[in-house]
Amino acid sequence: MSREHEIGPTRERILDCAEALFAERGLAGTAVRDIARQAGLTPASLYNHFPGKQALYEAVLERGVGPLIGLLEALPARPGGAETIDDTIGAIMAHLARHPRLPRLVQYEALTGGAYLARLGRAWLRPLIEQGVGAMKREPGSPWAEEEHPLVISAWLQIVFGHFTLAPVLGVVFEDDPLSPENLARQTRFLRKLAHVLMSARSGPAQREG
Amino acid sequence: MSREHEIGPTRERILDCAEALFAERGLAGTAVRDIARQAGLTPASLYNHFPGKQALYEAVLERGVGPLIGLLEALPARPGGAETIDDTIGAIMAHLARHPRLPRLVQYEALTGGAYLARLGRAWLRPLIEQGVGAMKREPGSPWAEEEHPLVISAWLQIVFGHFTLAPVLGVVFEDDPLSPENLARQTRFLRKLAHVLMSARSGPAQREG
Amino acid sequence: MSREHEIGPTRERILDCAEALFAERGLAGTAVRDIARQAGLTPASLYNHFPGKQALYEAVLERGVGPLIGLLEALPARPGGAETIDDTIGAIMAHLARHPRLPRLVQYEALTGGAYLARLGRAWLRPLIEQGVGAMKREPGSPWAEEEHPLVISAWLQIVFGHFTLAPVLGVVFEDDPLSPENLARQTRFLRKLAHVLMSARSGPAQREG
Amino acid sequence: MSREHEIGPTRERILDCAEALFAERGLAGTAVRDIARQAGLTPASLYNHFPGKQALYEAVLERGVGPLIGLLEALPARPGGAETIDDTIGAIMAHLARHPRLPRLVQYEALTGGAYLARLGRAWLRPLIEQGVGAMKREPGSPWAEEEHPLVISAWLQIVFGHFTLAPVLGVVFEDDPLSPENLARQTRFLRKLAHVLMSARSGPAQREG
DNA sequence: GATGAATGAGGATTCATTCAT
DNA sequence: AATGAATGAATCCTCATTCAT
Repeated sequence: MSREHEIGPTRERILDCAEALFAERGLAGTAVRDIARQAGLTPASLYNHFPGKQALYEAVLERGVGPLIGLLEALPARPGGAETIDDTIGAIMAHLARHPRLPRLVQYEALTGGAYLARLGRAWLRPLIEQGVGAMKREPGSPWAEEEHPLVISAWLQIVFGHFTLAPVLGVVFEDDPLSPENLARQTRFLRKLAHVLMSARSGPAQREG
Repeated sequence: MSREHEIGPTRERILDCAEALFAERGLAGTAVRDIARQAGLTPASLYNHFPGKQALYEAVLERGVGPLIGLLEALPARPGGAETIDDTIGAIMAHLARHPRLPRLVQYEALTGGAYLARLGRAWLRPLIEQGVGAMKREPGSPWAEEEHPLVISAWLQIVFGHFTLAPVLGVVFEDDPLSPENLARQTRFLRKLAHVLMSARSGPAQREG
Repeated sequence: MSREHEIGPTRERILDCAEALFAERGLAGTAVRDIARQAGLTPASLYNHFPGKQALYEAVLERGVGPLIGLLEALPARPGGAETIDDTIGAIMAHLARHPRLPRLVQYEALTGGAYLARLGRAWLRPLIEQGVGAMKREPGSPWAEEEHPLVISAWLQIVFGHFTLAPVLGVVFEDDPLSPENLARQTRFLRKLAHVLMSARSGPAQREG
Repeated sequence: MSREHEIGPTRERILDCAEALFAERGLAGTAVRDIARQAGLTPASLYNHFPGKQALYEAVLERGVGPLIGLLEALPARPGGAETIDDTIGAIMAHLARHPRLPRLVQYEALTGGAYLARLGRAWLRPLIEQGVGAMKREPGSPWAEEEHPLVISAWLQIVFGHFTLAPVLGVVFEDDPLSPENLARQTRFLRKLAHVLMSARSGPAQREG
């Protein structure tokens, strides 16, 4: 929790500190004063850079989520297949490992149902899911019906996100930090294997209705 | 968001309203005054029943999470096998469908890293995961190495929870409420199929390191 | 700070606890709830015995200060002289040693300037001072002019009271409890000697004006 | 009790008003809101200058008591003797006459046993008493044994303080304000004479033990 | 850009007190 | 005589925000 004074231009510094605190405590739990203090400023000064708390919050989300959209757009220009999936998983996890606050921010926003949620869903999550669904279509021999594809992709997303957003509890359970480099690597390997298992299973036995 | 005045004994009424608001807005985002108002009380009166906001919050978690432990303890006395898994999934989803705030409460607490987190992890999540891991051991022909079992169970949890905690964003994406009865039923079916796929897949191709 | 539950009839028990707390923290610093708790009651129950905080406070003062008036009235029926003074000092100090809260109560009331102050001054302090002044008149060879007598008696009062009301600070200074039996005995001896010195001094040198 | 708006810089103004109210009603009896109102501020504004009520209270004590230490330190560089004592008494009384709240603040703190008490005793009262005891040693022909010196000085202090802290009751008794200029002058003269009487008395008659 | 000072609104909590039981 | 529950008013303090400098 060191002061982040004096590193980089002020606006970026504020965004950094705000991101850290919003990810840690959520919008309601974070005081403008704390963001300012951590950025080495007075609250009054902060208002020279952002018109208000809400605007700062949205700027944080925008800045955090944007690159993830870019990342996804850049990837699948290549042909489908196992290697592409592996690469995609690796790229996403690598990005999140470097920005572990991102899933927390998104999860907080999802829970709180803030004003930014709609934009988050439409501009970011929807393309991501559509892309995944598109990739699934190109996989032959999958045990999943086409209408199930969104569920599979959502499930996959929930696992990726949950690993970060549930990390504190899971850390208690396993007495180990899920976000340590080793555990992130293991989770990446696991996600890859999971993708293969999901795609290549022989169709299971008959299911009962629920 | 109607007033819930006059229904049931006061203490329970307070817990109900508090649960609703904490699940909706989190601990920091919820004002004691709002809980009291919704329960048809003055804030001062609320303090005759709970010594403070934090204590009320923990009482809400305790009351909400307790039955889930009970549910899990009651289930697996029966022999393993596909039907048991299906039943377990059905029971959990049915319970969560009736208490859709539960995953939200837990997720908020996990994000915020509150004081109750340790207890939540040790008294509730750990047995749940251990039980799942135990069940996996009894499944023959699983493609998962024993060390991967906790990851599989965690993944499964993340999907179940994520369906509830990400519901608002997913709702935006799919323009449909994930918590509607139909979608909950669909998700339950999906989870059952997922369980079968996960347990009965032929082992996938070799993986690259990440 | 032990509970004083169950000792004696309720009304007296309340007065005891109230006296202790009022003497310790003053009227404003004492919560009715705390008095009730220490008496083993609910605040609501306390109101069956006293109509309110102020009334309870005055009852405490009345009960505490009354006996001191009685004490003083009983004493000086005897002839003046050195032995009477010694006895009076001994009696007062013995009484205050048994009721060390009394000076604190009075001092708090004097500082706060409460409604009871006038009665305290007129019904209790005035007779006490008049009696002292009367006794001084009967002392031959005193170095004090008659108009100075009230000042001498006040001074004497201030010493007696100050020993109790400044005890906490003096305790810090001398690293010793001024209210221990030994120190109370020493103070009593000192007061006696002081009385003799004050009454029998040869008149001092001329004073400058201030 | 007039508003003290607009006089002097804010911080000093707050300290002034706080001193007045704390001296009048004690710490527990004074509302931050009242201090703020008297200083012509919102409570919120007050918190821009002091981090809290307790800190403000301690700042008041510190500011009030500090000069008294300075006063005492400045005085006794001169040779002992009757004139020095007269001057010291005059200086102390003149200072207290100008700051009549000081003894009240100290007395409140002594009664309440607050956190600042230790510092008050050690940094302020102890040097004051030591100085007095030192001065007594230099007085020839005193009737007091060396071990009694602290008691004499304490007694003297108690008289000085008591005159201020008991003023409200004594005022009732004598139907006259003890803090009027005339009465303060008379008390100063009295204290001087008292000092001489205490120092120059021929040793009194034998005392009985108590 | 930065800041000290100010503030209205609201934060949790405590208070003395009441009243039906 | 005791109490659980209720409450209006007040407690200290924090909040996001503004504005003159």
